[in-house]
Amino acid sequence: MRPESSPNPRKPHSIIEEARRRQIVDAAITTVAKVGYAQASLAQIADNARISKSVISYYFDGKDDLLDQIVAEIYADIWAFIEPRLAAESRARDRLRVYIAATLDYMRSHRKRSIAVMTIVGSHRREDGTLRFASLGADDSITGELVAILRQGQRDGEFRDFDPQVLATTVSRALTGALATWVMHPEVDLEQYATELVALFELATHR
Amino acid sequence: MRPESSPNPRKPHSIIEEARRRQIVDAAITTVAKVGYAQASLAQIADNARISKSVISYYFDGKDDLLDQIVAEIYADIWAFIEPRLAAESRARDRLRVYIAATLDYMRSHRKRSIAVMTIVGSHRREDGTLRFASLGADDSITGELVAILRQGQRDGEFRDFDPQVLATTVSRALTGALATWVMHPEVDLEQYATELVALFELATHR
Amino acid sequence: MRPESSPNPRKPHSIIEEARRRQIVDAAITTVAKVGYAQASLAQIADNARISKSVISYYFDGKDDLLDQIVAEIYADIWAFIEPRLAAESRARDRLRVYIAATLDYMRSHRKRSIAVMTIVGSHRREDGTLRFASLGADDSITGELVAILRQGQRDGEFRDFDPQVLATTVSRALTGALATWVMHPEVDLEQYATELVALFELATHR
Amino acid sequence: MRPESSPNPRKPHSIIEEARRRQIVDAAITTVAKVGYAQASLAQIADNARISKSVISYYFDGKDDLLDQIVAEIYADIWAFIEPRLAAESRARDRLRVYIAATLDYMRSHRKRSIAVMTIVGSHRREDGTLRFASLGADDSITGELVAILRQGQRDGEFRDFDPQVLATTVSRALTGALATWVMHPEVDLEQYATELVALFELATHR
DNA sequence: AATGAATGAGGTTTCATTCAT
DNA sequence: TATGAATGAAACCTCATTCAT
Repeated sequence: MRPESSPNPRKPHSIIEEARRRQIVDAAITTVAKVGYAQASLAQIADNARISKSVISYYFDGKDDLLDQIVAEIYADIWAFIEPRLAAESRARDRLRVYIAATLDYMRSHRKRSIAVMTIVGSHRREDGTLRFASLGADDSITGELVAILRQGQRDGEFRDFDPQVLATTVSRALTGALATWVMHPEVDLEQYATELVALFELATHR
Repeated sequence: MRPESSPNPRKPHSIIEEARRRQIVDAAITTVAKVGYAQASLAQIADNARISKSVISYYFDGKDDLLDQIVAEIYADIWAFIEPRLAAESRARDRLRVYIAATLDYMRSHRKRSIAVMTIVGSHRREDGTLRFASLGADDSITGELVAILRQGQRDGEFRDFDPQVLATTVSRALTGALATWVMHPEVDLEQYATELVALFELATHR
Repeated sequence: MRPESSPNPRKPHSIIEEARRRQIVDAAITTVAKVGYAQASLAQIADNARISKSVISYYFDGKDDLLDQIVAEIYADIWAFIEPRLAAESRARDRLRVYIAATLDYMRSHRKRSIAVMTIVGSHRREDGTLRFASLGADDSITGELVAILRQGQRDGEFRDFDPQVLATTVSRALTGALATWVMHPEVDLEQYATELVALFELATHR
Repeated sequence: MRPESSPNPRKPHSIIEEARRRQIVDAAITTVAKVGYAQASLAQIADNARISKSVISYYFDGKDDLLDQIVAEIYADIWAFIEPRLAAESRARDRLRVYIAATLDYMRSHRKRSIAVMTIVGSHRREDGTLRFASLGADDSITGELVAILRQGQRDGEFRDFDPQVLATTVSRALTGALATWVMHPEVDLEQYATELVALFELATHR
């Protein structure tokens, strides 16, 4: 009985288990993206997945665990998408450009996941009321890479002198702002949006 | 800002009524700022206000109405704070600088209200699942002014050619990003943060 | 809103509230006496009281609180029944006799309450698994009085030398044993049972 | 002690089967002794036994069957412990003394089993709400022997005239009272407790 | 011989809202 | 003007049990 014996079940044992987890996670992503965090109940998620509510409790330690794992999964997914493209560039300016473009590219090709992770991260809280995640562009691992890029640019003399944390936060927020805009106005062209943001932050950073 | 189709027949604008509304609104702001949107129940709000739950239903048309009015009130509050400072400047570049600095100044001096409005706006949804507010920096009235400033700057030849909507959204998101950073790291100096953002967006906009 | 504002609501405010509490407590006593501790759900209790489940949560802090209050109430009830009869006697031997007889008298005239308190006390546990009450005849207040009686008898030279705690526990258990016997064999004559127990413990204690 | 109408066709008495049953029974005893009857779920028992929940259903006809068999097994165990010591005595007075001392001796050397059987017997109920077992010292087989001892003592003129059922119940309850006391106060010396009880009941019974 | 998978019923509790007073 | 009282729905979670493999 895997899900109960281990508090943090990593390596899945069976194919069917992995399929079910996928199914539940996908349904949860769909639900959160559609109705938001507060309205995304286990009942709705189970309905979307066409399974019984208790199956979710069987595969996950509870709602919190499910949402935590979704965030972890999507973060990993985003990183797997961005990292190779980032690795192809060496100069900070190029890496910043790729970071922005690749993130928006990911959002464009993974709409629901992007909305879901933004929604959960912005609302999921611990019992003491504090946010569970470093609310979108401050301390999370991906933004950490952004800070590294900015520092590199300053070290190499490509970038002017600014506070890397502030700029990283601003870039991250700009990206989720693009997503939010796109959600409300689906006709917006995210590629063009990327071009605008790249220009904006090149001007804002270059020496 | 009373809802037009209110079923409760009550005399508007009595002094005692205004006091009660204030009390409720303040308690709701405190609660939302402390525990977040999803956990801010009417029971908690009533507890914080030391009144009975049903008083809220008496003065507001329901939870949605209460939150709507809170957002409207805080938006008006922010605008009343920013507008006169904005009016003192004529050049677009100065107006943008003042917009950024004044907003962060407001946040610094109205911490709870700022957190509350950011929280509500980011989570409050209609019954169909769509966000009730134009999620922070897209279509709301205050950001509308920002767009106007940017357009003016382009018209006057002060600003380079960019998409004013994209830039307005980015500025707005940068400001809420500052707030979020401050919430997580109270030691952050918001005045310095303002200086950083002003420099950033001057470089990003100037011709 | 009393039940929510105060964690331990003592003095009831309104007549109707007291009536509802009575109704709920009585229904809970009936339910526990009939189906036992483990099967006594809030749904069943609410059904018995012909009210909605949520009314129970309105008047009590939860199931644990309800059961705690029931035990406290019945203990107080028993004590109010026994104490005046005890006060009429001065010699330890007489007080012990009255203690036994009065307790069985109470059980006989308050069957359901007696069964309920015995059932709850024997099963109600804290979250750490330990029993909430000093399981019937060890440390509770009423048994404390019994210990006092036994000590007095030894001090006065009426009673032989024995461990008062052991004897008090044995008397208490004998009394709940009578109740359990009566539950299973309703034809048993509790008055005669009392006579037997009085004789037994007089022989067991006298010098 | 297999239920006669078992739906699962399985070969009785294989070595591996016995081992599994032991494992399950022991885990159930441990669980019940630790968390009580109401909280002892099959999931917890299976966890304690480090097996899958469904194994329990494979070896037992359900939770009720498991608990029934546990009680039967422990009763048999107790009897096997007491009976030879009882057989070494012929006079009723000695047999009563041995009965008390041996039972407490068993409890002392089989703490968990004793707690478990006391717990189950005091809570396990049929679907109609009635207790499954003659709650601790009334009609069960072991107490039956106690009644026989008491009757013998009266027949032989060793004991005074009393109701043997009442006295047997009282002795049995006194013994579980000792166990309950020991559970709450592990520092209590059960041998001394036995001495106290032996003295008590010798005085209570002798002519 | 064994179990992973799944379920539906039922557990307690919280929710926003209504209504009589 | 105010609220105590009540409710039904829905929240998350645990339960014992079944079944195909």
